[in-house]
Amino acid sequence: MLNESAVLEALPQAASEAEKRVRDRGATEKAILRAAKALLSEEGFQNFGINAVARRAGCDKQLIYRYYGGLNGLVEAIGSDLGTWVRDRIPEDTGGMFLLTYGDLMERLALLFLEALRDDPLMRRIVAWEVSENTEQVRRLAESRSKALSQWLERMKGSLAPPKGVDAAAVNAILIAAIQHLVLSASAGGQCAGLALKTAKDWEKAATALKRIVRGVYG
Amino acid sequence: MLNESAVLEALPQAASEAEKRVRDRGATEKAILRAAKALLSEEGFQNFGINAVARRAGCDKQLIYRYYGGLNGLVEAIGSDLGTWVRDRIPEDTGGMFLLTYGDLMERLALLFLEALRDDPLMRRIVAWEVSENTEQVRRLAESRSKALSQWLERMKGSLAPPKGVDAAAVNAILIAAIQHLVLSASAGGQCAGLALKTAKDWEKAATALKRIVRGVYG
DNA sequence: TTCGCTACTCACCGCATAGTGACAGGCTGG
DNA sequence: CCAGCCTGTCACTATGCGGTGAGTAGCGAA
Repeated sequence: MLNESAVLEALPQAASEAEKRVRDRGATEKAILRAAKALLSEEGFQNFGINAVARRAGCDKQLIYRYYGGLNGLVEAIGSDLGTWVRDRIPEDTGGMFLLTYGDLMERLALLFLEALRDDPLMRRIVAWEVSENTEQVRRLAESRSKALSQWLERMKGSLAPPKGVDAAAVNAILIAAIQHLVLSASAGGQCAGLALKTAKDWEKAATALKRIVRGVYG
Repeated sequence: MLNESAVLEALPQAASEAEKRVRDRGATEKAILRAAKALLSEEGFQNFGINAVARRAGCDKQLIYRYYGGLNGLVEAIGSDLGTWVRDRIPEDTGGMFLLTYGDLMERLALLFLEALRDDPLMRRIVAWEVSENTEQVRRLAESRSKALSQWLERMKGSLAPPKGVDAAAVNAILIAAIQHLVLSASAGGQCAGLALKTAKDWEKAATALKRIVRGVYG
């Protein structure tokens, strides 16, 4: 008995979230959500499971079942936060530029999106998840993200209209696809299709090429 | 005892590869490799493991350790085949077209690559794997693929040169990224960034937009 | 036939996972 | 005070995984 308690006391805080949380359901729920996000950001969806989240949150997995109804509910909760992502991560102003044409706008948006994605590991993991699995979980996640993104695009567009004769929806989807894959690929292996993407200089090159592409279609 | 044998006989072939393989190491090796590829194509890398491959191949997992030195070796064997992928899946001729400019060429190559990727589930899974994990396994796989792809590009390029002042390497990397993500996204959820990618008509739209983008940069 | 090599199978280990049921401790209202 | 609810913990099952050591079955040569 003495041994047991001694061992327990000697153990380091079991998990980063542990702290001495008192009986506070709200706080615990938040801790779980934060742990889930952090875990997903850092480890990816491979090792994302009830046990891992519980460990990270420093609580029993039973609580995840109770409060979120299992992993699905937890993922859904993560998805709910996605709507605010764009608002939080992407500046709404024009950076002091005058965006006179649709081309101006899309160039700026493309670069903003690129930056935001590069800076947000959680978002990257979710995008990677989206193209790797096709479960209900992921589908819902993808939808949240897609909706938030398109709302942002719509909001920023204002009254600017794309050039006639260009299928802007399709072109923009391709641009977004390019950006997402570029960032994912860089994040995973430091390069994409032979193009190094590590240093700031590498990224400048990529950004320049991206601008050129946008200008090519939209003028 | 009687029960046992009866049950065994009543069971369907445990795995699709089973057949009545006689003691033939070469054949078994091939069966394992085929099983691995099929499994990866159909299930993705999530459930790709020693046990699953062995089940699918209808043999004991021990043989995978013996013949390939474990999963790593097996994946490497899959990677070795990747060099021939481009040769096998992408037509080398110009489809009766005259490719006079770099723009002509890249438009054609982009569409060829898009088609080839859409038609090859294994390749899609590997690309998805590449952006989702960063293990030695995947890195080697990615390198094989990248090398094969760049060799193909080089070979097809011939003497055509990109327009001055354009960083073709960067632009092409972005184009490839776009194509890959487009196909992956479609394969996973039937759409990409809000653009539906299910019917042939959907894909025509995407192809048209892609052509427009290529023409925009390369003329 | 018997020996020996090789292809192959089986049974097991340790360790993870998801999920569940029972229980303990604190707070609150009666 | 005590009863009951709520928060949190623990122990346990069932299942899967990767990995290994030992044993079996067929085939060819002496």
